[in-house]
Amino acid sequence: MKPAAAVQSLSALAQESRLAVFRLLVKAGPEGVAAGDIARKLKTPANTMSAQLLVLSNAGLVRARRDGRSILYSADFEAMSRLLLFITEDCCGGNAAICAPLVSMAETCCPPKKRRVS
Amino acid sequence: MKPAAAVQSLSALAQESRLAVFRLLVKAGPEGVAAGDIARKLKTPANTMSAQLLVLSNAGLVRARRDGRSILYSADFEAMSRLLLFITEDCCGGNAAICAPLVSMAETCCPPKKRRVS
DNA sequence: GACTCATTTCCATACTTCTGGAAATATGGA
DNA sequence: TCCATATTTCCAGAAGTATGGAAATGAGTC
Repeated sequence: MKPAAAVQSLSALAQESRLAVFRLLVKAGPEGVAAGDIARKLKTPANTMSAQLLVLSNAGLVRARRDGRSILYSADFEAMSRLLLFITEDCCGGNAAICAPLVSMAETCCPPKKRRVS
Repeated sequence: MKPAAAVQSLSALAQESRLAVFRLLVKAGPEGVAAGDIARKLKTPANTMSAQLLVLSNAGLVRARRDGRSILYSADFEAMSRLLLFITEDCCGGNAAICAPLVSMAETCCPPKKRRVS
């Protein structure tokens, strides 16, 4: 990932209502949510929301697909993890204790089931 | 973590040179790097860099401590992971396959050693 | 085609952030 | 005290972002 792309993604998330949109989509999962539903849920005019969704979309954090009259937006989980990885790159420098909180993050997110042991 | 705090952190990172500073500090580890060294490394005037460091510091992403004439800045790893956790909250909705990339992120960062199995 | 609903595009205003020159402050050493 | 080094504060012009009204586009239904 290039720094400029990371900055674009971070800028997209660096705004209260866009961050709320993204988190909503993260929770909603791969099916996605219609633009209008998002706007209603966040009490934002449709055109303003459309602009926000465009920003997230240009940043590659969300995807859009048409479904009848609606347009469904969904989070791009891979893009999200590429971004997080870029930010935290080489965070340990060999000392795993430093970033233990990150590991617990992953575990909170996905409780270890199929994890491999060493 | 409150949304406003997350937005402040993301805004702090949403700029090319501040993101570079933060990643540099993440790599540098807990000892930190002097403000002037950061400025030289990133070819930025000292006063501009000072403003950037203030933004990161206000966002809680870095800490500053004086050491003689220098001020050493270091990444706050816990703050970083709180932020990542907030962004990705409830990302799986029960389906761990969705956020597998996040798990591999944690593993890239900290190869599994003391992990618990289920 | 005529109508309705869903979403986007256009545009202008208000607001915020970025940047670095100059000057101020803080620390340590002679 | 005087000096050099390290960093910050003040300031202001340039650039970028946010917001929503009005109009336009696109899709389904009759």
